[in-house]
Amino acid sequence: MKSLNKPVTIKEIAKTLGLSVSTVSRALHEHPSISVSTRLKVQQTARAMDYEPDQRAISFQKGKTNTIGVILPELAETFFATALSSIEDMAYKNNYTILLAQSHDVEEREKLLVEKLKNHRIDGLIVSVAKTTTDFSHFEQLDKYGIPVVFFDRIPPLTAIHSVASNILTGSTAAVDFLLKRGHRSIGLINGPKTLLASRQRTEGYVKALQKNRLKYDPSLIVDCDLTEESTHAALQTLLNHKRKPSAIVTFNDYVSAFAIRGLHRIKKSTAIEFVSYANSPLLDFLENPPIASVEQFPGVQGQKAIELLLNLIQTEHSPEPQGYYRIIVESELMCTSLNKKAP
Amino acid sequence: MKSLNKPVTIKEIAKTLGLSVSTVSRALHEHPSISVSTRLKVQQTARAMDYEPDQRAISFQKGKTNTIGVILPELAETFFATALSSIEDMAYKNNYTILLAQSHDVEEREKLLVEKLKNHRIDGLIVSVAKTTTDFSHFEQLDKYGIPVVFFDRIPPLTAIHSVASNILTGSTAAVDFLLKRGHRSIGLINGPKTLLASRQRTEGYVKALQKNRLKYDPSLIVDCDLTEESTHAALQTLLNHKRKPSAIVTFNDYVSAFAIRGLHRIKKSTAIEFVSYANSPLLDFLENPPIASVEQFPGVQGQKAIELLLNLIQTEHSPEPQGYYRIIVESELMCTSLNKKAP
DNA sequence: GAAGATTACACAAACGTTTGATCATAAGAA
DNA sequence: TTCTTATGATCAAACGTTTGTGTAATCTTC
Repeated sequence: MKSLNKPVTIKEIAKTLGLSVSTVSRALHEHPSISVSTRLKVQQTARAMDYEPDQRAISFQKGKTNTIGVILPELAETFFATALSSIEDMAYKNNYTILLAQSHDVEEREKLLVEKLKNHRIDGLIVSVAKTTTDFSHFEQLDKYGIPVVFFDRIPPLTAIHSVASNILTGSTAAVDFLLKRGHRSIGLINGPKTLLASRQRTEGYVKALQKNRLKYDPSLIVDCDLTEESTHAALQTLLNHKRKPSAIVTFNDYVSAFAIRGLHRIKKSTAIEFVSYANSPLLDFLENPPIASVEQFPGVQGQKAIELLLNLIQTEHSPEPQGYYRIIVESELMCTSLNKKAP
Repeated sequence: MKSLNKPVTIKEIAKTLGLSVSTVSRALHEHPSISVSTRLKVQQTARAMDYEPDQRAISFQKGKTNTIGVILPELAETFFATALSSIEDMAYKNNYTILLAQSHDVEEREKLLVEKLKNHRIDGLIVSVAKTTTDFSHFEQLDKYGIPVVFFDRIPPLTAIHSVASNILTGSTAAVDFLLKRGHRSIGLINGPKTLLASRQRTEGYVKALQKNRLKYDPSLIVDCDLTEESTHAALQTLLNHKRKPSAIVTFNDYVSAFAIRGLHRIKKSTAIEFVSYANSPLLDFLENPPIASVEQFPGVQGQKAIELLLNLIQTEHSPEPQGYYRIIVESELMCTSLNKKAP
């Protein structure tokens, strides 16, 4: 028979000591209007009785939960896992706990998760939106409740939001620049879904690099994929059949590169195509034929910036003047795989 | 000036409709003693006013938070990230939210996290203990509060606990068996810290396989490391200097294998040593010289079993009879890297 | 030694929700 | 008509904590 000790409350401490609850509460909080002797007595018996404050009651009464929600598309993806790790660290340091949820990139689930977290009265939300999400009203709803939202990495095309993302643009142009300097004249781009800002930014960087080098831009050299292996192979096939078959390909991320390289191998048409990708994941250290460079996006830094911003927003939430919207950019860097240092 | 709409409460709905709060509450819960007309009226205005129940208040009043805590050593590690993903999925399906925390393998932080989660009054806890933890009283404390704990993957050496882990033993013997069949007669083992049950199990399997094959067991062929690259190299060096230099090495996990293989390469003494490791992580697909096999531990399955068990414990928590302790074992399987199928 | 200030505590409301107990009204039975 | 019974709603307590206000008792100060 398990002796199910109900957690001891402030009330019971008060009763045992013959004090009022308010006195006990204040004593535990070192309130000046409580005498030293009673304070010590209270603190001592609280420890003796194994008292642990009920966070529910506290947050309920204070209107603040000290929790922040984090919604990510895929927890198992290294990029997000790394960011999450940073986020948790920062939350821990600031005495916040994180409520975690993953959308698996489906909009409906994302909506429900936002609802659930809202019900839990999180103090703020960090979210990387699902690939498929086109309607963002569920996030805008949070604003009405005074719950600040920081969008992270996958950012919806809205203006009145706070966000943290890496500057893909500089990394993107650097990547294409890099390939042009190596003599490539036909460069493909296997991009992600057009709905993602990240995809559009990659395109933008790609185009900008070509313009800078006074080369003509052929839109048909940009092929979308949905980031799965099959879709990547289809995109690759399209590029291989292109009349100006590219000698180098930029891909949306390292996985897509790995998929494409594997696909190329499988087809045996192992035309020497050079790849450049995004993420610079640890995976690259071990790839047989790694992309020659990858745009490092510093997920850890991004996560940290995101939560720093969020905590800041939470604290200044009730300030009267509108503070405008933060768009924090973490500069990306093109890293050479072989050297694991910044590309020239 | 932001119009900070306080979340609408049941009370305000009652006031607008000229009803009592209890009526509104019951109406929202389809209580039979409320007439259909008022029920519909309430539900309709609730929707119109954008009412969202306050989970804090509910859990506060019901004594149940519908949250479960998850403490993992490193969120960025693929193994844990994968398990976490499964855990979240299962929690989502059962209408639970997870409170996430990572210990970074330091005991003190783990202790504080347990405390914090306890304060949040989680309904249950899934934890993979820190490498350094030797005192487990903070977990035992939870039992007093009636908060069930399921230990996952990294299991403390206690008897009165629930746990989910992979059966390293069969995988371990299979691994060594496999190497013996390939003709190796001196097999090293780069193991993890002795404090981990997982390490002891690997040793046990190693010894058992040798015994089964009537080979003598040389304890000096087992070298510990702390799972860092440096430590792995030191362990490798020890084995290379061994009088019976091993022609094959079993390592604690894929990372250790990768470290060791890289170390071997670096030394240029590229004696052909065959490796077998644990985890079978996606990383292996891309390794230049992968271990020839790896013991798959199915982190996703483990995570799922852990939360299934936990949810079960939560539901039957108040049953009178003691139910004993669950020790769920997920069978591991030795997978051939090249084929990515079960080894013979 | 009385007015005022200070000290040390108690009282009670409030946070949002659920739920057992209660009560009013109208219908049905006698 | 009066007693009983459904029906449909209300009252009030409870969950654990914080905090503004009230209030004795003690201490100043002249």
